Amino acid sequence: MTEVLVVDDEPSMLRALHLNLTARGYQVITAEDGTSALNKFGLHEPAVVVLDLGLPDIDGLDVIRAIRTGSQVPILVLSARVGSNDKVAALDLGADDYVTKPFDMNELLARLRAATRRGSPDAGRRKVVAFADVTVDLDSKQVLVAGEPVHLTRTEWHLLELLLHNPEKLITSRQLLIALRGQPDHTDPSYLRIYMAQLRKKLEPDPARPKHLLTEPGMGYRFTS
Amino acid sequence: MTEVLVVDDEPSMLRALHLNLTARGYQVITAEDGTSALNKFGLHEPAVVVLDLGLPDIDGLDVIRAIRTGSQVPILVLSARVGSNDKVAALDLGADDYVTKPFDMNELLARLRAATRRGSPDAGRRKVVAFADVTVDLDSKQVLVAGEPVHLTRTEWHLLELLLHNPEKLITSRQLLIALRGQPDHTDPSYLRIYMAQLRKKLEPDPARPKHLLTEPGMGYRFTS
DNA sequence: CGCGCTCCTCACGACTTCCTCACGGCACCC
DNA sequence: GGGTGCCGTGAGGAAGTCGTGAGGAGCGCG
Repeated sequence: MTEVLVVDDEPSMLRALHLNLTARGYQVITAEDGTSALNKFGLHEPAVVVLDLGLPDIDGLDVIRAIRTGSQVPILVLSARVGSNDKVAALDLGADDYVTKPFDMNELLARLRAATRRGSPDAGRRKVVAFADVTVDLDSKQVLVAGEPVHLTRTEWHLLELLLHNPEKLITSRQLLIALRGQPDHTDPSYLRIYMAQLRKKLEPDPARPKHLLTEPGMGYRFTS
Repeated sequence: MTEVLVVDDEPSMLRALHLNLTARGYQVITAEDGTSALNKFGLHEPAVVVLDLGLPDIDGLDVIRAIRTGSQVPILVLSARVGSNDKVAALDLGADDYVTKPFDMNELLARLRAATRRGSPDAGRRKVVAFADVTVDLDSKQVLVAGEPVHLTRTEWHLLELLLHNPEKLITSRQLLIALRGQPDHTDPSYLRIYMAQLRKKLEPDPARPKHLLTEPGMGYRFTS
């Protein structure tokens, strides 16, 4: 049973897709804006995402970026924008396919099959990251510190996952906020600091002088092993 | 150097693709019919295939079938047939994408990038600029001087990024000020000088005699490696 | 209905960064 | 030679950012 997340702000389109996809045996999760899309993505971890670019709250390209910072899930973009600029931008940000509205439903389903077919082969490999006396199993979502299992809350885990998926790479506060909450601005920037502090308290040997979960002042955060 | 096999029976189309692909750094192999396409595929083992469906000898769908029996190479189908039946057939036979003629070259190139990106798992295209004993990773936003990481503030990084994105090119103070602050005028021009000085202090071997972060008196600044 | 857990906001020092100002050097021109 | 821009450098206050502790609101669960 393949789970697919469908994101579109038009209810009629959402209904049409829901109907056709469930008829083909997919399990469908729907979202009408970027915030709930990212939320539901984090909760369900679907096998494929169908994403309309024209969302009311967040730019669709930012949604792609947010998903891609933490996942390789196939993304099929659905858009009314026919210009090649949008296509190139979306594809280069990590989208796997780009279909312009109006579209043929059979074609869309075929493209969806093509996208999921690719994603499946490497689903079985096990990713484990280790640093200091910490071991993180990204598959089973388990964290061991000095051999002892440590419990992380959902948000803590989500944040850690984002950082670990991009080792040595700086992730801006904006990216993190979009991925965690969907809202890039209007949010108290101290939000991130609390969770970084909690992660460090649980994972770093000396939380006051972090060696792996680093702050880049004015820029964002970076994980390094 | 990525090898790409381009199959099309129209010489003009073949030439156009050859031209654009070599310009982007691909190594191009061409074929004008299905037989030689399969021959050359077996010989060269390209990293990606661009395939026109309308071939003189073999049906394009059969070419896909033949390739797929022995390889998972990404296949991008190029076709004048716009009907959804052909698309569905090609995609379900194992094609990775389907573009209808006429097409936008930039879109095709982006789809090609998307297709190849999937094939090589960690295809993190790292953009790295190096000069003197400095290494700048534009993707992960990291700067190394003599192997040691150096911390840049947000504005310093922003300025460096602008210069590095336009190597050997003069950028006017006005452009830089707009990019950094949004206010082209009303600003003390010494503002820029402070940050250039700090960048040079951190990156140039002899900050007093810069060799890479150059001043063009009365005009602006220029980066040269 | 109470309890525990998690999410999220607020408030406060400590620190970093931004930005302005003032001064000295250099090149060019009259 | 003196004047005039323009550039580089140092210093310092204003403003923003980070880390941390405390605590209320929402939610699932027994």
